Amino acid sequence: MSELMEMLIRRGFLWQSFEIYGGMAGFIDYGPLGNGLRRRLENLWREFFVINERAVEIDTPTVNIEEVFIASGHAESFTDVAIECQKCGKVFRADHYIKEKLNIEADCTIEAVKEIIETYDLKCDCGGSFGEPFHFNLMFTTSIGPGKGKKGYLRPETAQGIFIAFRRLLDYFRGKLPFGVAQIGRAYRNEISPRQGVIRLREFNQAELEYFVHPAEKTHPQFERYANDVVKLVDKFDNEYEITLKEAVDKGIIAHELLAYFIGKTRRFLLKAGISEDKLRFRQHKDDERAHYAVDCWDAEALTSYGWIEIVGIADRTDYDLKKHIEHSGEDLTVFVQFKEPIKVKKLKIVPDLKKLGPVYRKKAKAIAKALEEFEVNDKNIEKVIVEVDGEKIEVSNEFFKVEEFEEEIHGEKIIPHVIEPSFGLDRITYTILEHSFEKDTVDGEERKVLRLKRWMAPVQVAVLPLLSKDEFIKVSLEIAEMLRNAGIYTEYDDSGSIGRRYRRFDEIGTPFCITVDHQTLEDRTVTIRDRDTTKQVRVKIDRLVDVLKELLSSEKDITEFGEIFRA
RNA sequence: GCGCGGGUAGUCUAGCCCGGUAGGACAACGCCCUUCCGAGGCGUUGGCCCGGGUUCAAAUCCCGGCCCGCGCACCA
Repeated sequence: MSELMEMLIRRGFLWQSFEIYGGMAGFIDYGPLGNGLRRRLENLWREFFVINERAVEIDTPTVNIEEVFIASGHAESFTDVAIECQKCGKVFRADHYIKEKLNIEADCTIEAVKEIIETYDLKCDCGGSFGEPFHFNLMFTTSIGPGKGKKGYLRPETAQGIFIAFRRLLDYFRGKLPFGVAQIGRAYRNEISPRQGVIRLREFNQAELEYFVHPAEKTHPQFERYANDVVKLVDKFDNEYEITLKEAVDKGIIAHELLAYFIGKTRRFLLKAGISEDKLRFRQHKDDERAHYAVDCWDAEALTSYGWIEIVGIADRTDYDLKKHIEHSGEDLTVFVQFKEPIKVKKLKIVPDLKKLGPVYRKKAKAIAKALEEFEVNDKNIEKVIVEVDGEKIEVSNEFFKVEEFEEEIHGEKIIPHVIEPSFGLDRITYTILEHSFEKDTVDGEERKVLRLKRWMAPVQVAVLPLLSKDEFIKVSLEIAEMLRNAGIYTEYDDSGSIGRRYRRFDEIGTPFCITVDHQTLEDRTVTIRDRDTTKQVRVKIDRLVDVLKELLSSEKDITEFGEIFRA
């Protein structure tokens, strides 16, 4: 086990779930500190991707009905039976392989596949035989309601909940594009063999933004903010670049401004959260790597002890999902987009003459008249029209109608918006922050472990420590701790062991500041603030403490700005 | 899912080959000491992954499972 993992477990950041029953791969518990860190990450994400956009956050069920994933295409991509060659180890989708080799449409069940393999003595190309067929169904199934119930799935991504509710969300935004809808929540994938510790989980936390735009307007009004940011890019041909986002768009490396905007924003977010810039890059998915719904996708990748790992996916999902849900639900999920100027179109239209139609066609006259009105004509002098009424084709000659020219105003069109989706793996980002922050250095000739979290990310922000565990120091320390907590600062108090030992404890969990109550405190109501990274201390008045700490915690200012250096 | 190697206090580890009282270090907790960076003293808590088998006796040998690491495969 790595030294970091050992610390994370020992100090209560995270550990494996179900430990007392032997554990289960692919699940972790967040302990007090890990949970605190992830919550801070979520709040920072909200600042960037909800508050700072024309966007809202919603929350939809993790249990979904089957229809959702039949429409989205996940059911098809997830419920396959696979077979593995015992000799060469190749894995195939059983139904595809059987179709290809035997031209049989096989049922996608383990029993059916097994029977076919045995009956036809199906072998791998290499000559090896296949082992037991198995599911590689990456969605967890469940049943809803009593008895056999209705088939349900645990969602493999949070996004679908947003697409399903699109009509309501569009109304919320009063029908106007662009807008974003975010969701932070759990998603589930029944991985075949989750490994790599916390990197591949069966239950994980996603933060996703679905940003809906007009298909012809993949731009963003705030793009200028990031246009000159230099980013590390690896395109799908493995070309590497270090260029500004503006240049990347101009040169066509990134397909459009909106993708570039979210790449830029994602980068700023990750840096603010504590990912190291030199261990961050954006890599474009290769053509065979993209999910079934995406036309283009850029991953933010972080360099960790597991190599480069995907921590964010930024995909152009186009209108794929909405189109699919329109198709399967029959609901209208389009957006009416008004033109700036209404377009005037000259149009020919049939005007039926009911006085003549009535006596001839009797009861059918009304239906015929309606059909005539809807008939598209392009010849003013048309002689006859064939309309269909109740399945009967009726020829109507031009004595029963007139063709007139109308000028029609078209005010807009119905479009299916495209969606750009930045999708964040919160567990992986949390872990990467921990790896990128964990360091060892030397203080007074002794090695120490220190977690250099960004101050605003630290789960424990301040520790209040009496220099000696004597009543008069303890009393003041507890008062200060209470004062800080009342001010909304996450504060811990610790009086056990020597002062140096306690500094080390808080260094290890990334607490940026320690407040020490010493002899001088008792004389003049001042305390020292000790900085985690430099171990420098300044002395400030207790009255000023809350303000000073708040300013320090929200910035990267040096503590020496706030008082005299006590110990260099 | 396959192959190889592992699983001993909170953490790291000795013992396993060759069956017979499970030992250490660090951490944690309490008391003492202590005027700023893992000081010291005394004391305390806590362990053989789970199930089955062999045996008078299993951490140790055998079988099965679970978990961890590595390689292959998988990761829309």
